[in-house]
Amino acid sequence: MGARLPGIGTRERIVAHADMDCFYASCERLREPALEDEPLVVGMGYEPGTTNGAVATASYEARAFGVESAQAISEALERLPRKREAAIDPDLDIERSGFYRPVDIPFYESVSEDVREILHTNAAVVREVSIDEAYLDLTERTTWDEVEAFARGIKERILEAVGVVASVGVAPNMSTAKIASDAEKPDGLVVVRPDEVRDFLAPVPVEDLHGVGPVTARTLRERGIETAGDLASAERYTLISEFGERGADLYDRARGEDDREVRPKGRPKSLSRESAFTEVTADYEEVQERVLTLAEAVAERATRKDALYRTIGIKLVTPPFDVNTRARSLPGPVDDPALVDRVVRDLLEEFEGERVRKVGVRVSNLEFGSAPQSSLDGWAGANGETGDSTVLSPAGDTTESAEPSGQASLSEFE
DNA sequence: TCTGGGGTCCTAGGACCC
DNA sequence: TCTGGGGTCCTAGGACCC
Repeated sequence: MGARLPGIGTRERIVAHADMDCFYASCERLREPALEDEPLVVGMGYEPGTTNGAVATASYEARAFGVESAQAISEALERLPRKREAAIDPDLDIERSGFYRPVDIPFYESVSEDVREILHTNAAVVREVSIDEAYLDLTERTTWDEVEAFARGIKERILEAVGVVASVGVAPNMSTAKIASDAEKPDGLVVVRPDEVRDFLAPVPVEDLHGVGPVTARTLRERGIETAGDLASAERYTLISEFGERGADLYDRARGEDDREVRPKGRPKSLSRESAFTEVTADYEEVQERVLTLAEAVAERATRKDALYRTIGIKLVTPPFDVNTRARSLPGPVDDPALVDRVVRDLLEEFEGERVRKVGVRVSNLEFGSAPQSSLDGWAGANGETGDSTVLSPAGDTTESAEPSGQASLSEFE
């Protein structure tokens, strides 16, 4: 709106961050109440009876046995065997066993949808961060004196109507609210008033800050910076020279300064699919087949979402865990599954004979709605008919024997 | 402990243009 | 023929988040 001074209008904001407690596990318990109070592990890429996959969510009961998120299922099973196997194996203790279930995202989405409805009726603006997490702008709905009761009301409605438990943090800005929601999990409710922000943040370990991962945490600790309080009293310009733009954000957020507005999420920037092989393979046919299947799935999703893409890319993970990406941009946005197939095929050639652990396909540079695509159709089609493999060069030029009609439509993008 | 899947943002370097 | 500086676009990789 008008030219407000920085700080004014941000000072008064009341922001909440709502975060469902071990959401996938809670969803599984909704449809299988017998899992209540039991150690429960929800695995990605897990199939019942196997040891494949990784832990997506572990219930608090399972965490007590050392099961953690992102752990290999094989390792989780060592710490917490399956109940069924513990029941027949005399060497195992049935009291130290649990239940394993594969992830079922569509079901969790439907639960998430119910939670969202409640959030939207209670806040003017909601930003959904992920399936189990959202920011709410409550400024117009409540006051600092009443916000605790207000937030408790939201938690209660979610529990009653949906049956899952949310932790909620309230603060004058997004970054502090996020830390507040985490502070007393599970079933937490923490309100940090404007004059309490600095004291609240001071003891928070750096790795608990949003945007600080293992790499940054290690570097910070080497510099003797262990808490948000340490960050807040560091030199801003030193942090910038060490960490770039992120250094400035880190410093500001550690001081409780964050003037981002709560905004709805908007359109995605890219769409991708990836998939890991059960074991590393050097079989190019197998790799190619998997990549092309993913390419088809990504193109199909783009079409369904009404998205046009201008960049098509692949990702190959080779042992031990090297990530290789290749991408090619087109002269204009398209929705063209056949073109995705050909570009992906082309990008992949470089890796023939490589040992591969995991592959992925991504489209990016997205545009939505009725972007001009028609004149590219002829161009892509013309190339397809020539059947040559040198389809596109990086700058989006056609190479070699592009047909005159193709050139003509291409030129519209130059 | 040998690592699942879907994303975002930032940075560095090269190509190319004026 | 060699030389400046600025801007934009693109690719590849890294770090991070849930």
